Amino acid sequence: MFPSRCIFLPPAIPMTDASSPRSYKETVRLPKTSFAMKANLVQSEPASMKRWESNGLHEQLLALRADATPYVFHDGPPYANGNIHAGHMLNKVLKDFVVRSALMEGHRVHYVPGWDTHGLPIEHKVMTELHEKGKGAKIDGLEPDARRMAIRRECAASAKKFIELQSTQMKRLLTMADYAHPYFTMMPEFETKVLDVFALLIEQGVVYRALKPVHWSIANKTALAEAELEYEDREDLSVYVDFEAVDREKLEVIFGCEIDVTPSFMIWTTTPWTLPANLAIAVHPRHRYALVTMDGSTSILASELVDRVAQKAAIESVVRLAEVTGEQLLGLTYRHPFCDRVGRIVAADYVTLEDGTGLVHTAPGHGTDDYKTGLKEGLPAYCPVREDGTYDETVPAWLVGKSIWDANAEVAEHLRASGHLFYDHKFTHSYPHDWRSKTPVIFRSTEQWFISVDRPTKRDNKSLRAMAVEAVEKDIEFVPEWGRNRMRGMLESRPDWCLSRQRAWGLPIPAFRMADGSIFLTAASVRAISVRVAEKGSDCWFMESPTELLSNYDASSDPDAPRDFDLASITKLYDIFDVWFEAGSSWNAVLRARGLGYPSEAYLEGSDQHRGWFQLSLLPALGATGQAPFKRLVTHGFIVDKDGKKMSKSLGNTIEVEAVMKDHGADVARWWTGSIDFENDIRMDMEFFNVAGEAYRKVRNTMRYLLSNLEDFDPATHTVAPTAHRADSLEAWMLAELSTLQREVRASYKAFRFRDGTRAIFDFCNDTLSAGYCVATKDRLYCDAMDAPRRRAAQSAMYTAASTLCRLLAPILPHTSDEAWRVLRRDDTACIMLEQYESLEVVADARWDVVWALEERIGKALEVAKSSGIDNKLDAGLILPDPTQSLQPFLTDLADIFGVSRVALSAEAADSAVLVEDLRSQPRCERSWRRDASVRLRSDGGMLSDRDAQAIGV
RNA sequence: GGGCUUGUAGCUCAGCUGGCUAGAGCGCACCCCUGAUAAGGGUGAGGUCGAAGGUUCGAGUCCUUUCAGGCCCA
Repeated sequence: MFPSRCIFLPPAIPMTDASSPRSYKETVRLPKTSFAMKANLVQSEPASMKRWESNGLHEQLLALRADATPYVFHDGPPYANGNIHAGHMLNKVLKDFVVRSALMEGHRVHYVPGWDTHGLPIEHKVMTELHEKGKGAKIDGLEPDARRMAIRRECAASAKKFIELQSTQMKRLLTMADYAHPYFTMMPEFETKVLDVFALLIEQGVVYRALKPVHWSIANKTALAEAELEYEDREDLSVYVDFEAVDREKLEVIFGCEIDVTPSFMIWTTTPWTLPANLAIAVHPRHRYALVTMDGSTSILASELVDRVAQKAAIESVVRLAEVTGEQLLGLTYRHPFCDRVGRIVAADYVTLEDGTGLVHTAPGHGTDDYKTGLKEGLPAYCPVREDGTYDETVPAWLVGKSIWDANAEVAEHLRASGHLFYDHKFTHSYPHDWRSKTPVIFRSTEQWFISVDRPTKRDNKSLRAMAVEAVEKDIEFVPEWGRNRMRGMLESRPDWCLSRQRAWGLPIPAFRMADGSIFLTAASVRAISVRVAEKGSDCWFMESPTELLSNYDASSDPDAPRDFDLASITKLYDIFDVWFEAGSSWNAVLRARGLGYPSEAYLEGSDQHRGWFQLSLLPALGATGQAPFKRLVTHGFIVDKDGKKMSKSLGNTIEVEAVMKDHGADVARWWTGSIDFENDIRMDMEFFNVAGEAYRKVRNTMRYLLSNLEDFDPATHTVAPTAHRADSLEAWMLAELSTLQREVRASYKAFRFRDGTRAIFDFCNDTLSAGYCVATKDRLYCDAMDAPRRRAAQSAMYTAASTLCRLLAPILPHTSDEAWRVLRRDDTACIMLEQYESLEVVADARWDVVWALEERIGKALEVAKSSGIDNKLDAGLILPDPTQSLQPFLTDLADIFGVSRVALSAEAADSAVLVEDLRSQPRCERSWRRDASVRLRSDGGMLSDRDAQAIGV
């Protein structure tokens, strides 16, 4: 395919008769450097950390860039619990790429690391530990405020401990941040700024209080979170109840048949005690419902379930009269079997045909699904159950004051007596229990604080939802782009934000109850408390009286103050904020409070944060300021194992960050991070770090080779400026490639395409330098006279390459780039992070393309020549076709470029073959090992080429 | 069950709006060098583009279904 053939040249000069081959090794300038081949990162990285710290690198940078354009970047707070895991590593390293590349661009970057410190996981763990240590009873015996404070002290200590631990682990990843001044959500200066956001939202009119069902422990009279539930088997009464329809005529029309008796809607429930709160019956609009007469009674239930229900109740005669879809039943009404009230048939897509009747008893005050349906249908979260588990006075007299557990049987009996009970039986199912008291939990609606996403704000007269969707559509950039769709979908369907939690470990919602039972909370009162919290921390809520807490509050100047406000008669409420509200206010508590700039260029987190931190920062920020807190959202996927399965402790497929640091070091882990496609799931395996380690070694060795050829190079006196090389020189070619590299890498970093950056750097090191420029210039660097112009030119270019590479590598490999930089500058106090990218624009002769296009053909020709014994390329010469004379300008470099002893050009258009000359019979220079035409016996008795003879002065 | 998303050589990834005999690097095999040497150079073998249908002159690229994953909900 590629014509090539060998030409054998006869010996031009008789072989030397020198008695023994001489060694010129001592006269050859072989590479030498203190930059070790073996990185030994595990030992040397901690030394770098120590050096940076003792030099105050972070402070130096802030001072140095005091007037530079800031790059505002904000850290999302990880939860202060446990060791950091692979996901943290990914996240923190990616963020560090952003921080360091912005620094290398010359920006001022004041990046503050943060931690999320409040919330249930810590409280839960602390409580478990206290109980294990036997201190639980003692704490439970304290007065409420004292009890809460005791728990809070423990929680704060725990959070503090894990912040220290994680901070150390994150530093070990060589991440740069203001670790001396981090933010924690439990800091007074943070808490006060969260309350300020809350006050702004109150002013905008989006904060409200309403009923919502929560898991409720009757034994402890408290709300419980999912994490505080334990599921155990429990025996309950399962009942099938007939709810009599109101309008028989309408049913006749819908079903298209005559009906003798008024039919009933048959529901099924395992919690008969919730029937007094029934306000609706839900059907699935697409399911089929049948009108059936079973042993004389006529009911409506899902068509598919008729037989199963009939079988259960041992019905003998089943007559199906007609069938319709759920859709057709919507809006029909029924009479509650024992409360004086009429209910409605509504739609819900969670209705299934797995159990029951396909008609779902709906009590918005006693279930999450029911509640949502209630919201949609405009039904109240009616809850006739008091906190001690007894009915209040709104239920029929025979139930008032009764325990709901006793009511189960009584309700069933009552229904049986009135003829509404179609069938009942006992059955066992898994049921949530309070983890502490081991008693069954109920759903009970309680008053909670909400942020409305649909009420218009006063400032913009737009809902938070509308503003958020608009921001997502128009203002915010997404990396990757599909995040936009995902987040818009989530915003469009999200419910109001329930802000309150009934726990001790958190920031109190500073609301009070007045003597008449109404709630006192105004923007001004929140601000007054905020001032107090700034001074004393949120602990003051539990330690001070309302009078003390409101010492900065003046009702007479608060337009929202209630009439007849009486400070002396109010009492504190004890809800705390959802921790997401605190984290979601960090743009105010950190960026704005510390004057770091607003908004952030980017928030960069896992894609779970589209619902989490991103959304819950966006909503408060839009409400409070009208502006999104970030210009773009960058998300990464989740770490999965090598088979693509999620990592979990129970599966035993997790990878410890500590093990990665111990086996490979941070720079290798960072190279790996820089080389993955972080936008989707990220497979991780210890084996993959070996691969990253190989790439790292290649880059390191290339750097080492550059450094090792600069031993006798003094940049101050020897430098040839990058643009001063002839365009057809090897230097111009390499530096032009380097210019392109720098442009590409900087663009990649800016666009968060770190993989493209690391790949370009790798390819440059591997192809352009290692296999290209370094091989080509080897001979002149080793064998030319020390001060030969072309040798100094090559060193100049290598110096530029080394120094540019150090800068480009700095964001990815902070330790290695710094190590190389100090060797390059021969200055142990130098630091690459104090440098910036420098512009480099070198343009090379366009005909270089013609030269390199020959490479493959030549390689193949030389490979063919091997079969005739020319194993060593220096035993070969080349005759290259050059009909267009494009190669002519490069002739002096061609032998070096292709690694042969000599190259001649053939202008004959007819012969386009690459010819390989067999030079084995030609004399070989004993110093350069090349079979150069000028080789002859010299005065020192050695066979040398002209160049080599000159170089050693013989 | 719903929303978003992924599936191309052993591994990590390119393949834009359909036209390629499907590319790169690593790894692997073989060879060279032994003056980058626990380094460096060269050559080569690896793929039914998750699967099945369909649209089209033509599909890794478009459509449908399906399998296996991931995140967030239910």
